[in-house]
Amino acid sequence: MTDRPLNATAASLLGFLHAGPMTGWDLVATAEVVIGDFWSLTRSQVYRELTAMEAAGLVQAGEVGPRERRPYRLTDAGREAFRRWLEREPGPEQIRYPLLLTIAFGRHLDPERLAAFVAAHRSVHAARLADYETLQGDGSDHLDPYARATLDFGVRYERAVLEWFEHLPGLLPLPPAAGDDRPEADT
Amino acid sequence: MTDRPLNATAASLLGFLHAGPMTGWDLVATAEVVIGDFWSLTRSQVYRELTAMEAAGLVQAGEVGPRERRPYRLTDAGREAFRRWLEREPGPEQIRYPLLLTIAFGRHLDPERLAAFVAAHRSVHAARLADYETLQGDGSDHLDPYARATLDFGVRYERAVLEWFEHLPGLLPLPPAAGDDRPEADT
DNA sequence: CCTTGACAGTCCACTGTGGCATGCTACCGT
DNA sequence: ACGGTAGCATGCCACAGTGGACTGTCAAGG
Repeated sequence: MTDRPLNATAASLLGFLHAGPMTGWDLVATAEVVIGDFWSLTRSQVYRELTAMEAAGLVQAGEVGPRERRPYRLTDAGREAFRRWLEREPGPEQIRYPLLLTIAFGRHLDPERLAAFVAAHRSVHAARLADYETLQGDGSDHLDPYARATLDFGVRYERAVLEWFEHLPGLLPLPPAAGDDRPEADT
Repeated sequence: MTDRPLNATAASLLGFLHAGPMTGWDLVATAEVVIGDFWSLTRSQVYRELTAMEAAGLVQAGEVGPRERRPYRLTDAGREAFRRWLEREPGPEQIRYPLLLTIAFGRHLDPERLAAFVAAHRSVHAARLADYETLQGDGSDHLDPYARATLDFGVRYERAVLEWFEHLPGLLPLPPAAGDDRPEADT
């Protein structure tokens, strides 16, 4: 009823439903894979949006299947709403990086501890970059150009972050030079 | 009472209060300048957190001044809580970039429109980079090393994004080659 | 037959956002 | 001197988004 514009999360769900009816669970899984690297969503929200969108007539729930699976399919109104959303100016990007907060307040923190945090995060980013680059190498062909473009963003982002990590020791009051040049991963 | 761990926003406020008593308004302004590029907060939330933290004994409200100004000052408990927060492993970073969503669903969108969105965002990032680099050039000296480190992150991030924008035309089904090769900045 | 584990959805408390409303007061022009 | 207005300062609300706990379902295997 209320024709307030969609939010980006709901719109994405409609986008995925173009490929055919899916359940909330499927949508979460799909979203994680396809847009998870630059758009976060949670189960709770997905189910909530689906309920709301059904009430608004943008999707239609089908018969409940085996495991309480409730598939939703796109309606014409939903297709319409998706198009309208897609044509609106996308909002500004948001970064929230807790590590940068910790660094910003680094004056109050033991340098060794800070160094440990930094090392941990660096290895996370290194792993992600490796992932992305594998994807780019392997099967970049079977991706559509749009997916390749967002993947490229990821690669460049991770590379930049890693370079920053490399330069950090020159910028920050260092750990008192312990067994530091061993980038070991202890888990 | 409830000694649940602080959230990052509340903790940041405590961090800023180390410099002396401040009002909610001041805290918002400070936060915007100091951590605004990688941590967002809103007035509403700041006031809510302050109220909650006062109830928890982490800050103490002073006399109400001229314009209903209500300065808060750090208590010992607050200082303690801040330290404990700062020593906890900072969480993973979050990026939410609506433009990437639009691109990911670009198949459903008119290429010209997509190109327009891209151009608009590119100029935003260009402007931010210019800002950061001015800051780095000018007065990088009067910044503490920690601020310089976070600024460096910003610079590298924006540079990476801009490079990505440069490469996009090679990845995406292009706009039908309108007056495109003029990277004009209209403002 | 019963446990285990992946699947599927729900609920709740909290965090975070943006806009509206409301007063206050310093300053400005007349 | 005085009325307007711009910016200061806080509060409130509805909604978006998060993460964890919880319930239930089915399939496979010991």
